[in-house]
Amino acid sequence: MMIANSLDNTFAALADPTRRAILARLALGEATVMELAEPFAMTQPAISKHLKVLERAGLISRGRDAQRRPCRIEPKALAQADMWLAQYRRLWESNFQRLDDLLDALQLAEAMPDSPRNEDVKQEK
Amino acid sequence: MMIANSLDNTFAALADPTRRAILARLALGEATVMELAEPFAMTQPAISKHLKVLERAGLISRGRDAQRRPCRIEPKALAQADMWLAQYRRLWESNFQRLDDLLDALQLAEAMPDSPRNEDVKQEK
DNA sequence: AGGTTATATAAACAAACAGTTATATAATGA
DNA sequence: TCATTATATAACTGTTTGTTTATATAACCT
Repeated sequence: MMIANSLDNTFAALADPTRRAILARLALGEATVMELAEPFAMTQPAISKHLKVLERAGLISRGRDAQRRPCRIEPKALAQADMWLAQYRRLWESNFQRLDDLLDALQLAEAMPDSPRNEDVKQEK
Repeated sequence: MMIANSLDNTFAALADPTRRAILARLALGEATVMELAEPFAMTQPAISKHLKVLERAGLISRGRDAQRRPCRIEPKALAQADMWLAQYRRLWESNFQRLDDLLDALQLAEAMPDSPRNEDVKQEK
C-alpha cells in the first residue's frame, strides 16, 4: 500500500455525488450540518462522515457557532486539483481535430451542475 | 473502444497515484501495457486492472497492434472533470484576500508533476 | 505445430468505504 | 438544572478496491 498524498484524498472526496453536491451548496456560502443534510435522504451521521472526508481532503473547514459547526468551502484543495488537470489542458484545448469530442464534453458538463442527485434526494411525503 | 463516463468514475480513477502516473506517461503518447507497467513495483495484472479502471472512466482507450494493446489518453473525460472544477474557479482566482493560500497551492502543485511515486517505483537490483 | 510474448481473467484477501442504528458530547435557553 | 438542539462517535454490515498468485487467451515467429 502507499502513502496518500493530498491529491489522492481530494480526488477521492470529489468522486462522490453527495459530497460534490455539498460543495455546490457551500460555494453559495457557509452552512451548518443540518442545513447541508436537509436535501438528502440520508441520516445525519452519514452526512457528518461525508463532511469529515471533505475536511480531511482540505476541501472544507469548520468553525463554531454555539452548537453549530458552520462549514466553509476551502478553495485551496480545489485549486490544486485544477492545477493538476491544467497539465493536460493542451490535450483538449485548441484541438480542432477532435472538436466534436470537446463539444460532447461541454454538453455533458452542462447537464451536470451537481445539485443533489435524484436517488439521494429526500422524498416529500 | 471507449467506455462509460461519469464524474464519479472519473474522479475515483484520478484518486490513485499509480493511475495518475499512467496518465502522465500517456500524455506523452501511446504506450503498451508492458511499457506502462515497467516503472512500477507492481505485477502486470495489477496494472491491467488500473487500466480497466481508467478505461471504464473514459480516461483512456485501447487499440490493437498484434499481441499488444496500445493505450491512448482520452481527453474528453479530463475535460469534463475540468469543466466541473471550472464552476468553482472564481473562488480562488482574483481573490487577493487569500493570495497566500493560492501561492501555497501553486507551490504544492509544482512539487507534484506525478511521475511514478517513490514507494511504488521498482527498485533496481 | 510449438514455443514465446503480451495481455486478460479468476480467485482470494485485507483494507477502505458508505451506509445504518444507537449513543455520547456540547452548548443553549427556559 | 434540565430538556432540547446540533453534531460526533462507535459498532456493525455489505460492497468496493488494490493487490497477489495462478492460469487462460491471443497473436507472433520459427
